[in-house]
Amino acid sequence: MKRKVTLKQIAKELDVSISTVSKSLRNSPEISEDTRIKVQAFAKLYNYRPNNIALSLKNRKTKTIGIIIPEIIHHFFATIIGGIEQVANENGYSVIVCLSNESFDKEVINMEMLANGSIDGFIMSLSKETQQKKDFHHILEVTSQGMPVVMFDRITNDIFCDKVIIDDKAAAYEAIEFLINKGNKKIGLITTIDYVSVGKLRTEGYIYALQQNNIEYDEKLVLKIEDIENCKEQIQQFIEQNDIDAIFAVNELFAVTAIKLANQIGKNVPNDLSVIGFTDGIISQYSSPSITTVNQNGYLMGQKSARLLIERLENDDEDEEFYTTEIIETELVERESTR
Amino acid sequence: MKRKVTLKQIAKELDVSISTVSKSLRNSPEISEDTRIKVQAFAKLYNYRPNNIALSLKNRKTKTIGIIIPEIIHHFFATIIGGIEQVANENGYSVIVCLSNESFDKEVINMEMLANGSIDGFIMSLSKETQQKKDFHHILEVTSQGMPVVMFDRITNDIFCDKVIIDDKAAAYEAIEFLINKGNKKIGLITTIDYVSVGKLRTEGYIYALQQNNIEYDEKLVLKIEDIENCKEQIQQFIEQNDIDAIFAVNELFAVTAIKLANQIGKNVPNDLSVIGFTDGIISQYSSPSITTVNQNGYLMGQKSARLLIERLENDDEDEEFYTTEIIETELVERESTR
DNA sequence: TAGCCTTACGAAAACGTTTTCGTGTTGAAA
DNA sequence: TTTCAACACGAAAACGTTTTCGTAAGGCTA
Repeated sequence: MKRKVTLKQIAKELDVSISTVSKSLRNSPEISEDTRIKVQAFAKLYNYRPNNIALSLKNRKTKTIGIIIPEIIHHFFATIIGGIEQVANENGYSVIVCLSNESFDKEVINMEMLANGSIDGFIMSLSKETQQKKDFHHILEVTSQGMPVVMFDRITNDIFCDKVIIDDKAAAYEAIEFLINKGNKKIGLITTIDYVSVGKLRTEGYIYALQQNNIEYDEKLVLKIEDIENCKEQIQQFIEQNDIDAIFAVNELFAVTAIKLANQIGKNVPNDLSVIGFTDGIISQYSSPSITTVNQNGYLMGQKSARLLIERLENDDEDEEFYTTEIIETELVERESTR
Repeated sequence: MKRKVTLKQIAKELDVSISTVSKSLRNSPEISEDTRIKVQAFAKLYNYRPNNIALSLKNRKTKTIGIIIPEIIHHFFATIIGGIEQVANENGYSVIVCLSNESFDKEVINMEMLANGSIDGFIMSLSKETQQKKDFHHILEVTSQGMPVVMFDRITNDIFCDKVIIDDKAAAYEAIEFLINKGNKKIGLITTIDYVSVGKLRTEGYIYALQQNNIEYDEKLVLKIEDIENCKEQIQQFIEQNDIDAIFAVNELFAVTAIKLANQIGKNVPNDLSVIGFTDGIISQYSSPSITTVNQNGYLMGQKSARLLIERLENDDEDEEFYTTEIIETELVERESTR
């Protein structure tokens, strides 16, 4: 159980000063070749590595990025982390991950915990509860201390910072247009309640697409789901009671559930009912039939977010107070659930 | 852009010493009530929070756990992180996540990066490449420095540390017995190549179950897949060329792929062919038919790992060199892919 | 009044670095 | 022989804490 060796120990062992050791290891020209080689050899032998914490304290930067997301057991967010981690690692950063579990309080606690020196900046996506409460004081506090924040996907316009999103409205519009072009007339929408920003935007896209194609908007064809756990009954009723020929669901889960329930009541997908989902996750790829869906490209989103943050961290001189909002391209992935 | 306030600044502002401020905030009886209240009020006003990095340096502990896993875009590992994070947070720890992407080199680099003071201990699952190379020097180095490591799922017996696993062999055995009891005779196995520890163990369970039930082991009924990306052709051939009535797949992906391909060549699951998978992930739950599978209980596994690690971190006095291996119970979740 | 115990605070070390500046020694130039 | 630059190294500060120890002031007792 040999503890990690420090500069001080090397210095003592070699009977030189700490400064000399430090300088030798960093190849300072101040040090004679003899001493330099001697120190370096010794350091290598004992496998010396500078202590990260000490460096962080001295440099006042940790080379660590804090990520706060609502869930991790969710393909989209897992992909995001993947993208962030890749770029972070490439630039010598680590990532520290906190989950809010969609809870405002946990989001606040986690942010405060990390904001006290543990990280250099945040990448985050708001919890449902935070979006509902519209309380962003914890984020404001962080940014006003000069710590950069990048928000992605579930964002708010109340905070000034860099943002990475997709054009939810346009993506939904595109999906609906696709359905209309395929000859579908009565298109149902399964969405979330309005305070989830992305759900709201996708709903807007749905409505706008109908308008543009002179299809009357019928609010009976819109199902807003609050409790994601018990959505089955609602969706089943929805399918049974409305004579629809297509469904646009704002996430994978609603889509796959709708397909399963449709099958149960004797409606074949895609022949009797076309279904388009949102988020190209595992479910869309592997369910039968596989699901036509809007691909959000989470990996790219994570990468972009990380790049934005790191860029801001590394040149904190200029461009202050000038924030960008990146839009990630989406694409419609056509599979078996539409015809 | 007000920077975070420090003890020193408070001390200066209030014209007392740093020690006095520190003691006041920690309610030391050494300090008079007057000063204590004055300092606390001031600290609250300026929203003082102790700097984590400084604390870490002083206490020589970071209250941070390092997680190293092969992938994150994998329901099982995402669930594990969820479990770890929950227990960690409950105990005042943060988690820092690194992905090896199944690469030995990245695993080594990540471990070295974190081992230099950034974290108090590791929770990890080996990359495929590491298991293949059987090179564990990077882990040995960490443990020999006295830093605790907990390994889960993909472990090795070459390293002495706490471990959390399921009984892969027994779980596979149970699955095969289930199939046999349902009257299946020719049971195929779709597995990975042998160096993946869990794949090997599950294969052993398969063979043992056959033995115990007096069914002859036929190696033609075992398909070992190397390249997970291009497994389709192999699986299709396998199903076509062997007249099997059931399949046991060592992961979800193989299971769902087998079902899809079986359907394509006119075999109905479960009527013509029963399929059991491993890992109760999103795919098993939402594919049609939903898949009977062995549930590994990743969340519990993550929790256990975190508890084990934290326990070791908090009482480093006794029990040294006495490592435990926890076995997490698995359960067969019966769904639509078997009858 | 001398001595002593509280009270209330400050100085300083320690954690492990990096970096600035100061300084003793050497050799060469004048 | 004196002067000065170059060389090679060490001391110390700084990052932000906590904690041990020292000490001045004041009050009390004898």
